[in-house]
Amino acid sequence: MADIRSIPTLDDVAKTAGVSTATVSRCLNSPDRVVESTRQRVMSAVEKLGYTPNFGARILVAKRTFTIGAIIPTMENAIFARGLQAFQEELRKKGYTLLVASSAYRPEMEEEQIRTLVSRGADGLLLIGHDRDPSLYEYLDRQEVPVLVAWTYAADASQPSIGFDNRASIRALTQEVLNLGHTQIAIISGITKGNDRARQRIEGIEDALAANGLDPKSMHIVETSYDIERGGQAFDKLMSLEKRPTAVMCGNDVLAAGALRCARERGLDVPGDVSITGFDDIELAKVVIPGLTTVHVPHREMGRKAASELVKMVEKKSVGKSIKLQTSLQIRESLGPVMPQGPTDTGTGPEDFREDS
Amino acid sequence: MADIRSIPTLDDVAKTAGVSTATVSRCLNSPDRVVESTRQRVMSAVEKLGYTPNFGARILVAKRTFTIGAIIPTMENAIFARGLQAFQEELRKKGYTLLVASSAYRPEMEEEQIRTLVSRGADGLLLIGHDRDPSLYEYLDRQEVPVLVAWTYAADASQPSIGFDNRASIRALTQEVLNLGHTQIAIISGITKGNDRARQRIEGIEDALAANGLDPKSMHIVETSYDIERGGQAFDKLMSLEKRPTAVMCGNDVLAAGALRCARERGLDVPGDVSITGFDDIELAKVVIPGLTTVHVPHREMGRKAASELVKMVEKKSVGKSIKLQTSLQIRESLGPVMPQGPTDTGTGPEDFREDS
DNA sequence: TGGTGAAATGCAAGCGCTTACATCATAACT
DNA sequence: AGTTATGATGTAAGCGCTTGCATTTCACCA
Repeated sequence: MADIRSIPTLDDVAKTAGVSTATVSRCLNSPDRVVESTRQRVMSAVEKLGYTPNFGARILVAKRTFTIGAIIPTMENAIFARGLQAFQEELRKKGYTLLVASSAYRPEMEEEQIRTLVSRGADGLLLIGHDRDPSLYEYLDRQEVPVLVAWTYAADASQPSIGFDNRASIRALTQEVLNLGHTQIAIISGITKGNDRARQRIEGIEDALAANGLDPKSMHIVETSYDIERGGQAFDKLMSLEKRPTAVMCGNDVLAAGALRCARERGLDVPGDVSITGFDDIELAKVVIPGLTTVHVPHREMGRKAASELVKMVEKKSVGKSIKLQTSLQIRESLGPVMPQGPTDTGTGPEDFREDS
Repeated sequence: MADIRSIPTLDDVAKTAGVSTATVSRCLNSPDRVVESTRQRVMSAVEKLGYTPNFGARILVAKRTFTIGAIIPTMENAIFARGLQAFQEELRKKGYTLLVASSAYRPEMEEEQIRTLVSRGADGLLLIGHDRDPSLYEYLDRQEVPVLVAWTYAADASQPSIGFDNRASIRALTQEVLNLGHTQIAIISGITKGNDRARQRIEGIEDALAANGLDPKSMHIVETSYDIERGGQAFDKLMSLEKRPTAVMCGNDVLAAGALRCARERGLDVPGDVSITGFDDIELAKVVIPGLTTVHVPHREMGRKAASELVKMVEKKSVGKSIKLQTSLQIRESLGPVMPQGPTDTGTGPEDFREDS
């Protein structure tokens, strides 16, 4: 009996209970394979010693860690935080724990994080978006780590994904904007490099324009990082153009909130002078004045379903199917009809200018 | 040479490089103990085979997982998300990975999560607030898992903590409110059970009242969960009182944002009819109209410093010192002087009534 | 050229657990 | 009562890695 205070092992429990280690192990892992009386003896020994199985030893044998890794761009954006929260809750229900890392939207950083989580023994990985060096997928494949891509949906991609159709969603919103008479539309987009969602959102807007006989290339696009301040700056830039857009569609709600604030600072009425739209429908969209017209995305549902699908993949109950979620338009006050007498000048041929800042 | 595609082990690398496993291990862990030529041979074998050390085996021996656990109430509140983000970034720099769980503000859930993370081999734990069953601390002590408490500062507590003085911070804010002539103050607090921060914030307000010769017990306190909707409902309740408060101080910015929205819906002018304050200074506080007067908390700094202190503790370079951070008042438009002709009636003796819903 | 010490490498013993297989006890048959 | 199934428990072989100690190598010196 080692009385020197130290972490007890299976062996200690076995000794105090007067059984073999195998029996203790069975008590813990498949209690029905052990008879009631011994089980009680063992359990009270466990209790008495305050025994907790050694994780390393367990996974060394089990070849599983019951740990799932998630790498998201940042927890600071409410959409990821919320999705991750739901993801974690669902994981917990299934007996898994969440390992988290963030990439700050930087591909090299993400790659490093992927390798770290894999070497940490993650049984499966949740990644955001498809855009990624193919060699990374090969690596993951070799390591036999299942991957689920979230926040986007692409049935034809090599990896299973769960999410929504970014392109179609914003196209629907754009149609709404166009129906209100807007023809001068500008975009404040997130950085598109390594971000398929951002690109798809731009494409969706272009789709709508084309479908309505407008030149998709006529839009002014400002690319900036997802940040309230940056959104404001981008908006300011757009409003300083000679030909002001009558509607500014933003890549997400955070950018839109920045735009809204800037509009207010410039004394511009929204939607009187200019309409503003967002994407995501986070809390911010409801709190802001005027309320933000945006695309509602079921983040919680996505997190939850991502967890169950990924766990299924890890447990080989699924080879990974792609799941498409529905989005819906959330029309609020920030979108209104175009005002003919607005500050917009009447130029008909907006320049073909795309800025990649 | 096992050509059957499977995850390579140290042994495989040793064989292909023609050395012993010990040498390979040394190449990976202390490269300077191996001569250049063999190291190259080994490294190219590692490369060729795509070898990644087995996590379980490594930690079984090392008795360390280089993993830190954090249990926070929820990632949905931006303050935790932001702090956690900084925490994770700093951890990564030091070679640690973050294991995350959330308790949804529920003590039993938190306890379960603590045990889970410990059994998952977390080398150290970040917990929010001190309020916790002492047996849990004993357990952690027995398991030899260092714990750092965050989001609060208490030099005299049994556990080291990093954070700010909730009580003094809000007391300063309250003084500001009192200076503007308010005497009828109400509080919308978070649930205080198991939440020392929430309690301290109430106490801080009471301190200020007492210091200014007002009866601390005169305040109407509504307790509700941290949620925009709930904040609105609580505010609504307060505004329906016969003796309306002229200032409503909220436990955090989320509650305050709800209050603000409700005020708007009721057609109440803020701060003309009623002043509203928050706590945390999250993004929301800047975006809302009118801008929210609140207490600025350095969440990122807290996350960062928590990470370095906790790592020090894990590496036994510190026994855990408490760190106090400074907060500052962030005065914005939602706080204004009390208007004598406001809707507040002139009753002088507010009822001694405290509600714990 | 033989001797020496330091540096490089190999050997092998675990780390704490799970599990296939062997053994033993018990209850249920003929 | 003797023989079997059947279930409960024990034995011991790893899982893949690190590391103390033993052995080998080699540069350097007398």
